Amino acid sequence: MVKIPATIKDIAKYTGLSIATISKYLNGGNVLEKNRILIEEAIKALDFEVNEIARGLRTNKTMTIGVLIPVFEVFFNTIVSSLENVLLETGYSVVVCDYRDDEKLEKERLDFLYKKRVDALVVVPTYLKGSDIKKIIKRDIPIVAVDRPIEDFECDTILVNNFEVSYQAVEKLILMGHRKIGIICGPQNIYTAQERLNGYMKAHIDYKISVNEEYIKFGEFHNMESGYKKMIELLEIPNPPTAVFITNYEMTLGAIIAVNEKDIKIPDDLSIIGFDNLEMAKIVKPSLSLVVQPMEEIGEVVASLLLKRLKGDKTDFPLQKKLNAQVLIKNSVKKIT
Amino acid sequence: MVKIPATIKDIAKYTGLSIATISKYLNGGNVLEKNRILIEEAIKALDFEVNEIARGLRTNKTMTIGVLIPVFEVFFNTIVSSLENVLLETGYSVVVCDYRDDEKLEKERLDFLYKKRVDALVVVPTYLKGSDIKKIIKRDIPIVAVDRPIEDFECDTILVNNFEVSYQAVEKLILMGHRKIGIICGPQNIYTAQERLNGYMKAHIDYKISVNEEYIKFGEFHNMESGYKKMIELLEIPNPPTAVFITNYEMTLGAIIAVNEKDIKIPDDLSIIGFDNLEMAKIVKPSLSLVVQPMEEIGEVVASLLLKRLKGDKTDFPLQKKLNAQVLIKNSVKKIT
DNA sequence: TTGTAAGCGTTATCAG
DNA sequence: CTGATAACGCTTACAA
Repeated sequence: MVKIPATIKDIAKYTGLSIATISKYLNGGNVLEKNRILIEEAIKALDFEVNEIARGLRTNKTMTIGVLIPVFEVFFNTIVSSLENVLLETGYSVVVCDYRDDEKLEKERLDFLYKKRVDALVVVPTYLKGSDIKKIIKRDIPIVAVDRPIEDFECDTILVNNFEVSYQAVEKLILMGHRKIGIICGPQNIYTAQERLNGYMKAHIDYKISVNEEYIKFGEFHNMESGYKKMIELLEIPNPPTAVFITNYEMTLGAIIAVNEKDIKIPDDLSIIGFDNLEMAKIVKPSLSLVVQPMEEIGEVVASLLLKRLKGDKTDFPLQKKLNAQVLIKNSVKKIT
Repeated sequence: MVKIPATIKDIAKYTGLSIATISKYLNGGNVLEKNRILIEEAIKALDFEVNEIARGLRTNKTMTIGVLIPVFEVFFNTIVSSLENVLLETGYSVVVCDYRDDEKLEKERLDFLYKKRVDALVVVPTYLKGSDIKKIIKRDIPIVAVDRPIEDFECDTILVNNFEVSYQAVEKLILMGHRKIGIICGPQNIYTAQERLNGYMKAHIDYKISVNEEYIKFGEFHNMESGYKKMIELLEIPNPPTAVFITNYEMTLGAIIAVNEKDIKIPDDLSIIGFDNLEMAKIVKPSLSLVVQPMEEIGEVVASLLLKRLKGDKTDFPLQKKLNAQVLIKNSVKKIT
C-alpha cells in the first residue's frame, strides 16, 4: 500500500522485453511461451496493474457507462442492478448518479458523468430536455432514455406500457362492478404519471363511467407520506370510492398505512390495486393486487441495446420500445354489485 | 455533439499563444488582460473543455472520491447525500457503489473504485477485512470507515454510539415498567447489529432483569419482510413481550405492518421503539418512538475529515470518532405497572 | 508574462 | 514475434 504500483516500463525492465511487447501481451496478443511466463512472473512480483487512466487517454474509451436516475429507490435500483449484471460481464462498469428529483442537479450530474468521459449514457429524465443534452453532451456517444422519453431529443428509448396497463387495472375494477374508483397519481410533469392517469381516464370513457374529480388525487412519487395523505383524503370524502388505484411503490406503502390506521378492511370496505410493491406484496394481507413492471427486463433490454450501439451498430436508430407491465389481481379486490 | 471537443492545442492555435499559457490560464494563473479575453473567446468559439482524463494522468489525481456502501437504502443514501453536499463544493465529485450485501461484490466494487483511481475512499464494510484492503489498495490513499470499523485495519473510523443508544432505549422501556422486552436484531456478523444487541443485554444486566432468549429475534437488515416475520413470532409467544425494540429502518417497517395486521393496539397492547424511521414516523399513529441516528452529521464529519486528509494533514491519525444517536420517546410507549 | 520541452502510462504503427 | 517511436491531452519546471 505504500509503494507506487509498477508500470509497463518496470515490467519491461524486469523481463528485458520491450514496452510494446508487454502491452501486446496485456491486450491479448501473441507472445512467445517463455516470454509469457516471464511477463506473468514480473506482473506478480511487481504487483503490476494497468493504469486505466492512461489507457483511457490513449484509447479514448473509459469502458464506463454512466447512469442518471431521479433517486435511489427500488424501481430504479432494480433496473440498474439488472443492467449491471449484463454490463459487468462484458468488461464495462457502471457509474450511477441520482439527482434527487432536482432540476439543477439533474443537469449537473449529467455534466459530471459526461466529464468523466463515460462511453455511453443511460438517462431517466425528469426536467431534462433535448436542448440541455445538446448543451452538455458534445461528443457523439450513445444515449438511451429509460422509463421516460426525453423531450425534443432523438434517441433510443425504452418505456413501459404505462397507459395500457393502467387502463387494464382500472378496467378490472370496473368489470368487478366498481363505479366509484379513486386514483392516487404522481406529479403531472412526469411522463409515467401522466400516462397512468390517462389510462384511468380512458377506461372510464370507454365504459361510459363519469369521472368524479374528487376521486383523482395528486401525490408525489418518492414520498410515501403523500400516499398516506391522499388516501386519507379519499377516505374522508362523504361519498368515498369503493376502489383505489395507487400508481407507484412509495405511495402504495403510505396508502396501506392509512388504510390500516383508519381500520378499513380490505377488500370488504375498500378494494385496492397498488404498484410495483414487491416486497410489501409478500407481507400485506390480504395479498395485494398489483401492477408489476418488468424491471429486470428493462435493465436487460437497455444493456443489450447499449452493447449494440457501443459496437457501432446503429440498426433501427432511434429505437423506441415499450415493454409490458402486468396486472396481478390478488385478494385485495372484491366483486361488488 | 458531432465534433470532437477541442483541445488546448486548438485554443493555442486559435489565439496564437502557447499551450503552456493556455494551461496556466485554465489553472488560475495570471495572464495579460488582452490574452485572457482572447483565450475566453477561443474557448467559447471552439467549445473547449479540459480533458479530465489527460489531466488526471498528469497530476495523478482524479478529484473523485469513491464511496462503497452495502446497499442503496435510506440510512446510507442520506449519509452519502450529505457527504456530497460538502464535497461537491470543493471541486471533488463522488462515485458511489453498492455491493448488495454480497461478500464477493464488496471486494469487486472496491477494486473497481480503486482502479478508477479515486483520490480517497469511504467504506461501509460488511465482510471486508484489512487483508482484503491491503490486497486491493496499493496506492497510499486516505480511507475512512463509516458506521462500522474495518477488522484488522488501521484507518480513520466514524461510528455511531450504537451500544450506548440501544442501552438508553431499553433503559427507557425498563423505567416505564417493562420487564418483558423483545428485540429484533440484525445479523450478528454486522458490527452495528452486535452493538445494538449488546446494549440491550447490558441494560438488562444493570437492572437485574433476566433475559428471555425467546424475546431475542434475529432478522435481516435491508429486508422488511424479516421485520414482519420476527414481529409475528414475538407476538405468537404464549407469554409475549410487553414492549419491542426494533433495531433498524426496514425491519421497523415490516414490524409495523405485522402489528397492524394482528390488530394489536399501540401502545395499549404493545409498546414499540423503532429505528431511524424518519418518514414513517411522520405517518404512523400513534407517533412512533425512535432511535434517531445523526445521518447528516456523519456525512459532514466524514467529508471534512476527508478533505483534511487529502490536504495531507495526518493529525490524529487514525481518528476514531463516535457520534451520538438520540432516543426520541413519543406515544408508542406506555407506562405499565 | 510567456514559451519550450519533458513526461504522465498507455496503445499503435511500422520496421526488423 | 519483438522493439523503437510517435502519439493521446495535459501540467510543470525552467528559460526567455
